[in-house]
Amino acid sequence: MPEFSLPPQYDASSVESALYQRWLEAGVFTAHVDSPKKPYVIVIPPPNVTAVLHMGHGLNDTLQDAIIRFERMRGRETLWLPGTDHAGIATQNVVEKLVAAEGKTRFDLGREAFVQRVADFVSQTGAVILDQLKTIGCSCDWSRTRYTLSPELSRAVREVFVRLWEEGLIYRGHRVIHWCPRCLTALSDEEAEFHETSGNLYYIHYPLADGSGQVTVATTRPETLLGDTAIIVHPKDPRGARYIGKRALLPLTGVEIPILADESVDQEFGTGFVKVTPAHDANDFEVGVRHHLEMPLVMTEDGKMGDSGKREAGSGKRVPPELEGLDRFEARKKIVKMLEAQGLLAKVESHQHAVRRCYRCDSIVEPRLSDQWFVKMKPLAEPALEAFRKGEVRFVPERWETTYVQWLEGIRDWNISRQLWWGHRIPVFTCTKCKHQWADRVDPTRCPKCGGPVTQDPDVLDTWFSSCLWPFSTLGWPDQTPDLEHFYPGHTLVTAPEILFFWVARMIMSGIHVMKKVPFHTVYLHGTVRDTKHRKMSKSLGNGIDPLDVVRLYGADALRWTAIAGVSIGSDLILDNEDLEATFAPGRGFANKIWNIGRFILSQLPDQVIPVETLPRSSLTVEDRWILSRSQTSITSVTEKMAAFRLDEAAKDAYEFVWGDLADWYIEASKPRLARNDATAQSILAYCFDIALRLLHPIVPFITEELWGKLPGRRNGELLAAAEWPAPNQGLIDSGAIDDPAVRRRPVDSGAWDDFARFVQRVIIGIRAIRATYQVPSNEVLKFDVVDGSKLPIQLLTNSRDLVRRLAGAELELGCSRGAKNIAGIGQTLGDGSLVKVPLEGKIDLDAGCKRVLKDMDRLEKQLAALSARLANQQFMSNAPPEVIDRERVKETTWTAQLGLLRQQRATLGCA
RNA sequence: GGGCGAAUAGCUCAGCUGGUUCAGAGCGCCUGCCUUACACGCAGGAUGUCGGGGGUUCGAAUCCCUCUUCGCCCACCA
Repeated sequence: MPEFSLPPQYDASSVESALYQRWLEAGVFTAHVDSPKKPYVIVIPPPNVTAVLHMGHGLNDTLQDAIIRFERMRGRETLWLPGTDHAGIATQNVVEKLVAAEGKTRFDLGREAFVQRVADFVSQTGAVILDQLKTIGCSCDWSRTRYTLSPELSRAVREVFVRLWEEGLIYRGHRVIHWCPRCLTALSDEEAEFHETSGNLYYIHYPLADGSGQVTVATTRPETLLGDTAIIVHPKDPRGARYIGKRALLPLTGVEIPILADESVDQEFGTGFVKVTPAHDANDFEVGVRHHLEMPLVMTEDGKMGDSGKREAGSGKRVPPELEGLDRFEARKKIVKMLEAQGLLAKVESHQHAVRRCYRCDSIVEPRLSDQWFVKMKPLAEPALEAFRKGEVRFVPERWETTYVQWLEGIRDWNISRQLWWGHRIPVFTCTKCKHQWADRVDPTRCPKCGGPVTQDPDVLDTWFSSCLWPFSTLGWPDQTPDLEHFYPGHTLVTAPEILFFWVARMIMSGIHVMKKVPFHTVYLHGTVRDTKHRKMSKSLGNGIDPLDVVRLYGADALRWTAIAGVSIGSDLILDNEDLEATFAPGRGFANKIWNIGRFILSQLPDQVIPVETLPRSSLTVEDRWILSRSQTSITSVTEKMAAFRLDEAAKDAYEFVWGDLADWYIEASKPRLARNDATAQSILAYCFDIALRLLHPIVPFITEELWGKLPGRRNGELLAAAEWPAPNQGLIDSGAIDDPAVRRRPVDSGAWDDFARFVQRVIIGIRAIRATYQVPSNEVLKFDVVDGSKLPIQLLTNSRDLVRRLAGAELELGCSRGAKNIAGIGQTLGDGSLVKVPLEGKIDLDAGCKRVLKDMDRLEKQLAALSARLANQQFMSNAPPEVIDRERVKETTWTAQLGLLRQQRATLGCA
């Protein structure tokens, strides 16, 4: 048999890429619209075109792959749709840096050349990450790879934009938005992230215009005072009464501003007087609107002090020459100094507050008055809330549901225009002659109203505008393609909670609005990958682990094992970047274990084995029936847990079955029978290993595929990736047992579980412990006796005589303990009151034995005392359910017997 | 300021709807084994007042309250 030539150590790197190639060639990942199977669809969270595979993807995509492989094996027509996101602002930043390295800016190149430059860059880097996904085994349908900026998807983006425009849901808003002075673009609320920052609160005197005194305001941003157009105070604030209606002089410039009453002031904070800068603060803007204030901009787009009326009407010069062109933070320092010099700085307090930063470049965002395109969100959010309330979409884990609901309930209009060049150009056109403005599906050559020349809006759309159409734009929408027909709506979305608002909620809204259906019914939100200090893994922190390194050193299955088994649902995945061995060796070890189990089994099996369900019951040994029983309960539990997205538990159950039960017990037990070519043992071994490989395949696809193809009857090129998920074998189970929740955790197959686990396994484990404790040489065969119980264990142990001799090195010999001097007992009773006694004359390490006996006695006495107290408790007896009381009674009996045995041992050993 | 999550063995974590899988797993540690599938292994073993304090209950790691410590999300106190 060629299997003998398999090396004892599994070398993942030598087989993985070939296996992946076989999957591709067999087309098992390709979804078919004409399939009679029910579809199951996952769309990938499209990685940015600039991204390379990192651990976050490792986790995200492994989870998706496990789910999709499971569903594929379960008989669904699975589509895992891959693709990339053009990532407007992020990609533009990357290329701008490249251009900067040449000493240029994008403005030097000009829009067209720069966009071409980015497109060239993307054509080189864009597909890299998708290729990397193959190294970790992702079973994506590569024939359907999509890209958010492709012509097809761009058409979908434009169609949605125009529809929203026609529905009146897109409007031009004049207000204070978040402006990134480095990226030179507006940002949405979500893109301007809060960061706790320690800053100062500056108290500044504003002299009254009539010279009758001064008012003092508190601000964290003194540089904005140049743009102040009012001071407000709460109408009920007694401190303000005598100032309301007066006018104050703006320090440094002497501009006169009114002091007004406004209820938005929090009287508890600061001085009660608030400076109002309508063009550089969202609240102040509201105040400005209420009081019809002027709204001068006092900073340029790149965050320098300067009168800037490019997009907005200002009100004359506000910035004094000595501050002109100064960076806003330099200006802050200088202004503070100037105020101090003039005696207008009352005091400075340190102050903790949240500052918004650009999510792409980390610059402090500048609130700035400007004109932007907005989407009215309320009409979109309502149906999304409704869909959730009707149960059309659910979140796993459930706790994200409130987050989702609260965000939608408090939703604000979405600023979708970006002053960038890389992205979908906003299809809004303006006639330069008659000023008619409209959105168009095709580029117009002239104004439809007056025939005049037209210009297109220079801005591009927020990159998330296209991302949120992903579940249907990727399927061919707006055309009614067969794909769209068949694969929309999808089923599960797997992503990180960080983009719940950016992406998930917006996909739900757009799906409902455009397609009239929620794009997926389950949102699985997994955790974040962090290091042992619980810091997010990131390139900038240098605490990352490169998944490609892990694949190279430990294999893709090891990476996947850690990502799946190492973390429970929705919690963070903590990885030790300084100890890769501790982090990934368990997965490699497991793959190696499977490999060697396979190596052994393959060396034992003939070309054909008997189907297990045709084996006559009477020919089965107790361990046969036990492992078959275990195989059935494993199928049930792994299936249930996979279906419930408890992938970690599913993985551990399958692990326990193949390693803990099949390898450690069944294989060891059946070696003598296999040596005699026992067809029953061969059949059972083949069956159980086949089940194990199938159950494990979604988690560790490579090693399982590699071995499955070598099993008898599978050597015809069939692929496990396309094989069926195991179902309970009706020929093996007691009818109804597997479906009855009441016995779900109970053994099937006539109590074989109990028979083997409680009597045979327990005796073997017990005798092994005795051998170790008393240092009995390994070549010495012990005798043991079973007393005080029913006939059952004696019968079972008699039947399993060879097994016990092999695995425990002991022979059952009834009556051998009678009159024996030194007797050890196994640490447990067998559940029916039986005690196992092992005579040890002349073989005893007395000290070790006594230590052991005394320790066991101590533990047992304490447990027994607590138990007796419970049974003596009147309230326990009357309140506890009868089966609990029964169990406690049985415990009391067996423990008492056990304690008796220990006392006997103590006496015969002569322990102190 | 609101909301959420976490705190269990040296480390990373399981323990679902309160009572034999209830104190667990993997790694690490100790002891003995190269028992021809596997030393990336086998067998045995040590280690925990289940964050503190209250409460509910016959019974709590598990439910409730509270405190402490971490983490995350949201939020227009300048």
